[in-house]
Amino acid sequence: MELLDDSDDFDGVPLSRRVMAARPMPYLDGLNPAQRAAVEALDGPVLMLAGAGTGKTRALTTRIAHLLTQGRARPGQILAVTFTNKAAREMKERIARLLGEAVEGMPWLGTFHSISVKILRRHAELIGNGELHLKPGFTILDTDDQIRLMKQLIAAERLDEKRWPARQLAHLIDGWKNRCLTPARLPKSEAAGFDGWGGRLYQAYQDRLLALNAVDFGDLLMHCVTLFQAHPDLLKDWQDRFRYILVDEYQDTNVAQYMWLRLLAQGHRNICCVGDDDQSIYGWRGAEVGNILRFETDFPGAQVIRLEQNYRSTPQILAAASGLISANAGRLGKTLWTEAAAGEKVRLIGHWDSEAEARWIGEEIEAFQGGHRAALGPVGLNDIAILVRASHQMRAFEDRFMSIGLPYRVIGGPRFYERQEIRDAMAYFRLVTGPEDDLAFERIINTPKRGLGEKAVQTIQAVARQNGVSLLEGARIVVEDGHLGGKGLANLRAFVAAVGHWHADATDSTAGHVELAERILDESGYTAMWQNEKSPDAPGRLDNLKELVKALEEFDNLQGFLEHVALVMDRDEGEGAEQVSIMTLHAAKGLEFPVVFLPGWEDGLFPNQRAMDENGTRGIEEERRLAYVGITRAERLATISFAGNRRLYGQWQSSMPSRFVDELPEDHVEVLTPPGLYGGGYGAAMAFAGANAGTDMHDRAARADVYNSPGWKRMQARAAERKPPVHRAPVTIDAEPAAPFSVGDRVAHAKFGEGQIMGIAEDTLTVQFTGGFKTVKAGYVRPAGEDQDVPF
DNA sequence: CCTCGTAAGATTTTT
DNA sequence: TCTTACGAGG
Repeated sequence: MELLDDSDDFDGVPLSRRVMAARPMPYLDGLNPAQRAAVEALDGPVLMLAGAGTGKTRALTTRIAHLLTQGRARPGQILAVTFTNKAAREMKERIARLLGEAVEGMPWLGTFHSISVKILRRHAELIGNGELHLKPGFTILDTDDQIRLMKQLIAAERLDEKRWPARQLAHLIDGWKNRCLTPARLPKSEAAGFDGWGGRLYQAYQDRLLALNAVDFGDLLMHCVTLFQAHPDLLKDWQDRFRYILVDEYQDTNVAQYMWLRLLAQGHRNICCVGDDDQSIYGWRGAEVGNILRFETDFPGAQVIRLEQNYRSTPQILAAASGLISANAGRLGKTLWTEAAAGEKVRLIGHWDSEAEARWIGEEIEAFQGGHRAALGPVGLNDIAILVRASHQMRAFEDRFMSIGLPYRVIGGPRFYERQEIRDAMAYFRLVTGPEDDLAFERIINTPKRGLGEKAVQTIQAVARQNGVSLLEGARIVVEDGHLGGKGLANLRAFVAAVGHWHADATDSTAGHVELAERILDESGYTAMWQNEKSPDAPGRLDNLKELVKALEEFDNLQGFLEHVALVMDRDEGEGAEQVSIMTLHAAKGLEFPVVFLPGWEDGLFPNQRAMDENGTRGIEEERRLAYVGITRAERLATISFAGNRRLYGQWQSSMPSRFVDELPEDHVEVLTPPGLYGGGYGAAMAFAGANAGTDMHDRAARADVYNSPGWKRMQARAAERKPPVHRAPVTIDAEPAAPFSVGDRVAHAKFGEGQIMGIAEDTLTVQFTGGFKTVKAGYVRPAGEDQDVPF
């Protein structure tokens, strides 16, 4: 159906709608009653509480198909928001499938950010501070650019970067933007942060962005909201356009997104939010579970539809997950159920250390490969996922799998477009298409090395500022006036000239942009830079550059590519060969696997110590939801494990099993005995049974008792035997010991306070301070208790 | 201006 | 353990 994508008019409704309504609706077949209700409740506010694996996406996409088929809206009149590009892509595909390939468009199905960009580009001029305003071609900065910019501002204010780290400030500002707090709206108390610099730097940052004709991620949402608030007429247009609004993963919305949605939905109130409060795991990023908990108050008369029938997991897995999550307070409450046949219990196993854990999981996977697990049926590597809390856990698995030759893939690692070489190349493209892009200029002016260091850049900046022009233009002036010394000047002249040529070619539409891109990288010496680089990852970087150039083929010109890429920072994770998937729990949300391993269930790691320290009970509850997400990824078999010792920052640390382990309902859990543990894996079994037998499930002392059991002690002792001490002092012959300390001494440090020496290597001490392990030079500490000045 | 060595930092999760 | 920031020397 050749429907107009983006047309605002909607003439001739009644007749066409009747015709449309008469069309068959095969897509409704096979929906359960709740899903069907969610699909058919088209008008007014609807909250779809969709538990894990209950067919949420199906309901959502069917609803859209229904809206279209019923003639309630044209594709361009439906606003459907997701959080990730992946989710948006998937929804588009599924809608197309439902409607038989016929739908063109759905131009307003996308992430909050991508839709916001579209809106902002149309009204860029309205965003400004009186003197300056955005232009439609604004660039979108990512985190890296943000920090870079912030550093400049901090330096400009002659502040000490040590005391005001750019990262932290950028993070702070992000937080404000997530809450839609412009500098003007910032409460005094918050602006006063960072010794009063917080608010000031925020303002400076925003001004600078405007001058650069740039926005950051947070701005996309915030600018939209302020735009709507300041221009009611304009808001009205957008409200009228979007007759129906659908929101995926509503539990992850932050304040800015919430305001954005409310503004747009205010008119017709046809808003359908889908979410699961139990899967809210992005609180640290500003998401407010409150948004979903409050929905019925926000939208009086809202229908609440619960999807509770689970199509993914066995009853055992569901029971384990439900039991765990029930420890959280303030839930909307759902009861997942399934018609699936009983399966295996959730398995639980403890290990000596993280290496043993990785070894065991590797062996399990190999056993699956052997194909013998009657109840489970055949299990391929693609069916298996290892879900970790923190990315550093991945390493143990990568090492192990590498050595036994088990194919694996890491999902959600460093993203393609965040790699250094890609960002450099893109900076070249940016500068060529937009010579005003000062950030791009700064990034590449001396990459590869052109003898144009800090001093040269400062000269250029000064000249540019004096003349009120861009850095590139400033550079041109510098070249003409010969403001710069010998070699640098020649290089700068060549650079300016080259950019000029490329720019001319980029504007000339007859020239192929792919070839141009290649030429830019070659002629600038950028490719050569990596070719000459000896490091082992240089070839990979060159490959990435090739891939980048190849990606250009799908676009008409560099400009189009850059606009697209600013927001779509992900890349398809190659399916294909049989591989075990390794990813973080966050990355796993929305995915499912027949077999799931959940390693690292230790207090401090999971639940994460920082989450607990910074957010207390709220933090723990979010961690618990993360655990819930993890377990519910599994279709047929979930295996939870923990290790008594784990390597962290190269240090061995011992830890307790996670409190979440104790919260699992015992009836649905099977405690395994790790092979190779003599004494019958006593410790591991006890860890679970012992704690559960305790009267108080949360009594950490009861768990600690497990560690006093003979079995566990022997395990610990043996583990310790196998490992050398953390740091062994080097044997020094004929020389004074480099440090006048020995392991076990208590020492004091000017910054870190008092601590105990855990290891010595030459004059480098590893000290356990109250704040954690640090490595410090012996010269910076003194024996605890002595009142003696330390050089500082 | 560049390169190298040393010191300290970090480790949750990301559109 | 690995990465980054800074200072000294070339």
